[in-house]
Amino acid sequence: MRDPLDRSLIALRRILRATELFARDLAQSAGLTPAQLRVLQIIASEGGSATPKKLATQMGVRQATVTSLVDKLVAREMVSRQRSQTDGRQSNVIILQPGQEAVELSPDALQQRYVREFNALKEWEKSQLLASLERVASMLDADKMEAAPVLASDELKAKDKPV
Amino acid sequence: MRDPLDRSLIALRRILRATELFARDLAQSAGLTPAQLRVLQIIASEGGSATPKKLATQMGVRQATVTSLVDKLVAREMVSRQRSQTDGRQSNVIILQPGQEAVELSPDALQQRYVREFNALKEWEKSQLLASLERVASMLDADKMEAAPVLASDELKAKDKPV
DNA sequence: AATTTTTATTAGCCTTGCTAACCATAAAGC
DNA sequence: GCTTTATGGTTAGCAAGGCTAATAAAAATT
Repeated sequence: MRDPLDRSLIALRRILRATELFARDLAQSAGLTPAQLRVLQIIASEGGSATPKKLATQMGVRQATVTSLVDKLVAREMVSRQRSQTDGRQSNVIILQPGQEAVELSPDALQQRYVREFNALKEWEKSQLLASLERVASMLDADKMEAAPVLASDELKAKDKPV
Repeated sequence: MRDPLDRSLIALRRILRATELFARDLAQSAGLTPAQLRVLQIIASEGGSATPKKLATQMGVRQATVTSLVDKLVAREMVSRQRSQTDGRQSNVIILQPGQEAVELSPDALQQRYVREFNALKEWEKSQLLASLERVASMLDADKMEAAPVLASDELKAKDKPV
């Protein structure tokens, strides 16, 4: 039996690898790229519309990047832009029917499997797993970061740049 | 208190994000892009040289991708190509002095912290953590398990450890 | 009223990754 | 032997995601 440290490192790599591959699969199967889907998901979770600013913040990405993502979604008519009435600088990105459907149909396979299997665990197993994950997380990320409970690895690509 | 499922997903994302950000910082401080550093690390871990084929397999990318990465490393004289004597089709990518230094200088901060903290745990804690990580890994990568890419830049430490 | 800040966009660049086409060389079959 | 096929690598060209810098327009400050 290998030493536990090595094995834990290997397990970590497997986790990283799985999420990366998942993002790629998703890109193909949904006809959307991970980043585009993420945009749609955020808009949907915000109730149907969001500003580029909001999207950029939420995704941890520059506004310019959001602009280009939204451009592509607009081209596919999954979303439309509408100038804000109350603040002329802002615009609202509104999700359209096809976009809404894409979100609902998005085969969140990896997360779903995780969710299903997690839920199938016994209570004490859940607690233990949670405790372990949180421990590892705190071992790895010294500084606090707020994260949404969405296992979308495209967000990882978001460079964390000083603004 | 949030429900354990959400919290576990958040913890997972923290892990993923921390790793990604770390890889970035590391590459930046070494003056290399993450992918380039990964190439160097693999070569180093293979004893100083590796074929593009090998690199592609290890990284889980296409050979063409490796070619372009190696091109850049060659341009910076961190690496050189040498046709194989025994098989005229193959070439060996050989790490040069500057490349070796880059690998050695790259601050393996995350890995080190993880290793240190892991080792500081009590034995039963190590076991529990390991069990949890392996469980999560298998929850995530159930069906895809061939490639062993270097995602966390830990290839150096985890020398020739097949995943 | 003038200045500064905020929001969004444009333009141009880089990196990672892909596929398809193309050389060589090696191996297998007749 | 010679032909065919398989393998390893490269080239060329493309898409996606990110970035910065510059710009425009509206809002907020002074």
